[in-house]
Amino acid sequence: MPELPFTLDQLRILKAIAAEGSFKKAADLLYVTQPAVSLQIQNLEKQLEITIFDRGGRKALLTEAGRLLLEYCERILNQCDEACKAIEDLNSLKGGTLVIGASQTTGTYLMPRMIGLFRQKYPEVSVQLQVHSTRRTGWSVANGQIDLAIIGGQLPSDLENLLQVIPYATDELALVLPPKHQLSSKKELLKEDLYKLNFVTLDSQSTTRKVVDKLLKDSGLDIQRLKIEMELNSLEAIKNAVQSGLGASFLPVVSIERELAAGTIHKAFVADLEVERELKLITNPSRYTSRASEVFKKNILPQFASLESPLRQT
Amino acid sequence: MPELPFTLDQLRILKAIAAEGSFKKAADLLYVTQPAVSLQIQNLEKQLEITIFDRGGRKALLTEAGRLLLEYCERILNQCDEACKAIEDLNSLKGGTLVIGASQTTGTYLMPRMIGLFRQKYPEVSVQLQVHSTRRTGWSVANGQIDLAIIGGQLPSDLENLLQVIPYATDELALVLPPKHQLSSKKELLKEDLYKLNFVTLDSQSTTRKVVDKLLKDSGLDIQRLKIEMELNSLEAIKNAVQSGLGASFLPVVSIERELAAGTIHKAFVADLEVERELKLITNPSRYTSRASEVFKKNILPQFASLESPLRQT
DNA sequence: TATTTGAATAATTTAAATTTATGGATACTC
DNA sequence: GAGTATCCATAAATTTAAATTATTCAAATA
Repeated sequence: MPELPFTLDQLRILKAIAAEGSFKKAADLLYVTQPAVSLQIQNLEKQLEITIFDRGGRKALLTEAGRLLLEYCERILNQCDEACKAIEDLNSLKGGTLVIGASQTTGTYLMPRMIGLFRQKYPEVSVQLQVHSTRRTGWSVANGQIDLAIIGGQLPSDLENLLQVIPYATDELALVLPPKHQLSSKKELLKEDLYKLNFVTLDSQSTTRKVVDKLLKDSGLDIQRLKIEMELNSLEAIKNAVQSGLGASFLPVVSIERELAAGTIHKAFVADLEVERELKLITNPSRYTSRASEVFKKNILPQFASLESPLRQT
Repeated sequence: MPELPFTLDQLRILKAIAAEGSFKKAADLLYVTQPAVSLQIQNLEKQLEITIFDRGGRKALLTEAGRLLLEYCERILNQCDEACKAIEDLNSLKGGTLVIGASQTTGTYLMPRMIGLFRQKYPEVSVQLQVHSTRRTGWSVANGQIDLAIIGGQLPSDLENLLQVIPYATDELALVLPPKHQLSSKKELLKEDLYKLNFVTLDSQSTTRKVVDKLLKDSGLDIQRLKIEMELNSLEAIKNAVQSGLGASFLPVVSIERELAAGTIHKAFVADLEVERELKLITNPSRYTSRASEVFKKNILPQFASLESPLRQT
């Protein structure tokens, strides 16, 4: 690693003298005394073993070596200015990238709206959304590839300690039926009724599926007895299957708002059964938090948070 | 003029840490202690109001802002290295430009050989030859547009004091005749014979012409009585005219070496008449002397200098 | 010749960066 | 899981570098 034969200050002085044609004027311009300028140029000349200025006459004139150096000097100083500008933009949220993680459901139905709101406020910050499994999302947050994420499932316990996990909203997993289904007309179903249904579910790897299974089991149901017509790996596919009358399913309400409004899917109520999961914001407290990430957490998320969420208070 | 928010040293440290992934290793690499590195990065972070490294885990990782800054950092440091290399090349005569001035005659017949020799030794230094009148050449040397020059005429007296003038060779201005001319057969002419000749001369502005006129006058000749057939502004044209039998002329021997060898021009001797002028090297002592200029003066010129020249001793 | 202007120099002061020494946090070892 | 090593942060002291004031020198202007 080579020693640096000059400093940025020296280059700045060089440039000023070249522009003003005088050591004294350069000194005034830079708000220092004339000897300071003289000494710095002398150091520069000594270190590079060149003569930079002809100081004979009325004004200081560049030598060939001086002109050569000045060229580089201007380029270098321009780069410095650019760097400052870029950093400033980053600080004032006029640049940079926010990387957000999400699981399938939130990534598909919730994040687009949040990101839309964020970009409306900070159009110059670009946002990257990474949709992965809860597990992988957690790891990405842990090692800094993702600034913040929203997950709906359970983190591995090692990650849970490492990361900051803030519940910020609940997501109801509604029992949905085809509108023409015979049970759709009933005001309220009983738990027993569930055993009569044919289910179209997410595949068993999926976070949402695991959550649903766990919640049903917790509420006393024997999930082995539930009839599973088919397993699909896409919520959209399941929605289509339900709409086509192929069976029932538990789906996040956020994913079926449109269909409920249009009446193409029926949401049923089951007595004594509340299938709800917490959506949680996860961040890495031991890592640098970008301004963009901060702002997202403080200003954007609360608008989507439920009343009990700690985020509401901020 | 804006303050500089960072120093090259800080950038160098930043780069080293990014490369090594550790403050300590970077410190070792740069031959400083670890706190020095830490403090400089802290200063940098404070001044730019950003966090550059995540120092949580095993190794220091760049944040987004850090990566952004590093990009500029590398560009800036590369430019610095390049600047150093360019300056070094200039110092070691592996680059740069030598600007040489000359009058018509020396520029045409002498300089090409000198420059050839110089470029043979220093092929990476480019040479620029500027052929102008003695007067203009002198001014160019005075204000630094030309590094050094060779002139054959008299400088204006104000310039003569300002510049360093070193005679380095004599240039004989020979009387030349067409080979078939009746006087070409005579071994030696008398001054009187000159009045019988028809002259083809340079135009009266030319330095060489003025020198010839002055020298002839000084040796007692009445230049009004000399018959001037025509005035041309090019030595080559005059040579052609003489070869074609149109008349006689006084020409610098350096310009007719080839023709004398070929016998297409006859050089005559005139009793009691020596038409010689001094060729002088002029430089500007109050200005920076480039390495290339130095070398040209010390190593190249003496090889073309006559025995009495002060340059022979160097 | 006297005066002014710009740059170099010397001595002092001021500021900044480096070092030594130390403490705390985290990861690796047995 | 205590011990140890590693790495970074911090504090105080030292050293180094840079800026200022004051002065001299040289060149240019009047």
